[in-house]
Amino acid sequence: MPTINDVAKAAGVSPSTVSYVLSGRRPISAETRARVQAAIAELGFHPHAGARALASSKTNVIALVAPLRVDVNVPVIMQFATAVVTAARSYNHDVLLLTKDEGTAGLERVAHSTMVDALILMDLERDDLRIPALRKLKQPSVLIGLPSDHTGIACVDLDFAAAAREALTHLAGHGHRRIGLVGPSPAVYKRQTTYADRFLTGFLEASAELDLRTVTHPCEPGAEGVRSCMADLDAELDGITALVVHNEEALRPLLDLLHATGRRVPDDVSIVAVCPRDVATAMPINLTSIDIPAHDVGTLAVETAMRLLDGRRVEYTRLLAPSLVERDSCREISPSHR
Amino acid sequence: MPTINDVAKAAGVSPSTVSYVLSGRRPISAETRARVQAAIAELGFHPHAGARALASSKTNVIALVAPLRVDVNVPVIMQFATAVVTAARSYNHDVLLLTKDEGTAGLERVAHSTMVDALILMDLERDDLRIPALRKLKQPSVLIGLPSDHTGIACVDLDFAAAAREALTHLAGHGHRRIGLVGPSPAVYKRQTTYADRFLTGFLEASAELDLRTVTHPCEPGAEGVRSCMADLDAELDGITALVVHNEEALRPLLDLLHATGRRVPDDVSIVAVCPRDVATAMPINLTSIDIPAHDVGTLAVETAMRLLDGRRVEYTRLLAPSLVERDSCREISPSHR
DNA sequence: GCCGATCGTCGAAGCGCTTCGACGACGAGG
DNA sequence: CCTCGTCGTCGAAGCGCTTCGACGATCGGC
Repeated sequence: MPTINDVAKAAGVSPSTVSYVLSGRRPISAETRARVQAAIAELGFHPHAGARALASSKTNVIALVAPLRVDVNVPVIMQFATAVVTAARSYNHDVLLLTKDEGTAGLERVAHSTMVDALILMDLERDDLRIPALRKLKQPSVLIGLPSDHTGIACVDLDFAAAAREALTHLAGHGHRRIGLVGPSPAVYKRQTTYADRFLTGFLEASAELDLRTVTHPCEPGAEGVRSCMADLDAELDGITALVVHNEEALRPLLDLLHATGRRVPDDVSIVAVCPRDVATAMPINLTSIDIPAHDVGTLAVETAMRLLDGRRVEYTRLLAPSLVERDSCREISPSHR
Repeated sequence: MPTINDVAKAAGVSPSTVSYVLSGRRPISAETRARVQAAIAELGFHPHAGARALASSKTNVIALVAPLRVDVNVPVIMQFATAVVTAARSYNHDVLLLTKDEGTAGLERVAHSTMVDALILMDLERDDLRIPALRKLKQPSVLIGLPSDHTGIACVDLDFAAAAREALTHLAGHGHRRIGLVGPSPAVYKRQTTYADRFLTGFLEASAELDLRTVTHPCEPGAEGVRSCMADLDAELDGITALVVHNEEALRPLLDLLHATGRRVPDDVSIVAVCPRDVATAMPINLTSIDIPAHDVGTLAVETAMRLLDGRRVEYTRLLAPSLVERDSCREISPSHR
């Protein structure tokens, strides 16, 4: 492995000049630059990351803390991860992957030992224990999610409250007045993952504003969970003509159940799903859905981290506006239901 | 951030002594060790990763190259990743996540700049262009998969040929003689991802050995793909009483199709699936399946990498024996079909 | 035609750690 | 009792890079 000294000798300059060619931090004449670059190419020189980190106190690595346990949202998590890695690369950074279950210790380990310049965390809980730890780090962090006390820490996410509003507005616009929410599994609420609450709050507020009759229920995964959730919804409000489904897992069994019980979508029941686009379109019927823009959120998280590293201003709470895509699962309420 | 010098002063020893306490490479008296450790704890000292890497030429980081595009096997990939990260941590290593689509350049970048000690790659293709590049690196690599020319590079994977054998043996043991294989999508074959071929080869060999009548067909994702795949299979061999399904995506629509066309599982058709355990048990009927032991494979990959780094001997090709778990989708062939 | 900027380059001083050789102290062996 | 080996510790030399200050050369302005 050639070093910067080898390059310097080959180009007939001093090592610092090579460094300045690489970093562009001082003007270098065109000829010198060309000679240096030729030498670099010829020798196949790559600066040693550790040496660089030591001298410059920058690693060009960011940590991504992901819930890698066989959690619910596997595809969504993958989309976040993909977006983060891709975006990081576009800023010439790499990504160190940590699991959520290393907890606070993991964050401190990589931060204190200066392995990373910044951290991006996903799957935040309402009163996440990691937040106080993050505040003490010298590296900035960006959260994907919106825990309760996040003062001083940048957060990005989909605006789930607005998403709920948009779903209800859409359905109300189609004449629906009795609407059920099939929520995430009780486990998600228990863990206090924040998006569930935000969605629910938005749902209830919009329901009141639009003067709708709504019921909400969490939904256990699996056919049985869906069955009992639907039974509960129907018991609490009859004449339901539309469902908002904020539970990827439930989508498929729910459609099966509706089919089995003779409720046609969208003729008898309209559905708005909240899920990644590809999930919505992988169903037997293309679902009208509000996209979970994992890619955008991941990219934005990285951008925010980069701004923070550059010392530029950032908005500390950035909630992406939801966008509803009409597909085939909603229709004007039929006259017989009015 | 305190440095090793601060610790040394606080403990009244030289920096090298602190280093030896940390690494255990030279004997240190119990009292000194205790003083040093106390100082470390009190100051909250964490060695600077870059400095360490520079001085020792070890990063304690391994690269994981994953296909992060919205590829087929999202859950399987997550399982590999989880296993790799967890196993790496147990050896006090971290994981740098790279995407497959950075290709050869990505590998060379992290290797040449000494960001990692070893590389683990997944989703290898038959004549993978990255392999010659890997051979030139100073860091060892471990492949999850079995490309054609892998001499000198460690490979670990499920023994897909044996898996196919086991599936057929199981079905033959239940009296089935006419069996169809629902294979991966044509895209997988086109990409020459090696497991598809290995499975197919094992399937055909076992079919001959067991004197079975079999047909095989790739299967496009989606309901339509499944329909046409089944149509092809049925057209080429009638009286099929069992299916081997080596295609996660197809599983669900296949069951739907069989249901819709009045072929009951397992009464009319037995099924052996090749997929992760949780996929097999998430279906309407619990499927007899051959597990894809992503966790074991990932862990083994890391272990292999660690052995390589320690200069210990490794088996350069390690194929894990498949294990078939009986569930509810296979039964003795009914007399009417004999 | 002289002065002060600006440009382009160099040298040297670290960044924080590991590791090698050295060295005193001490116990064992002859 | 002297020598040799071992144990425990230290000092110093890097590892490969960045960055600061310095310095000659070049240029424009008056």
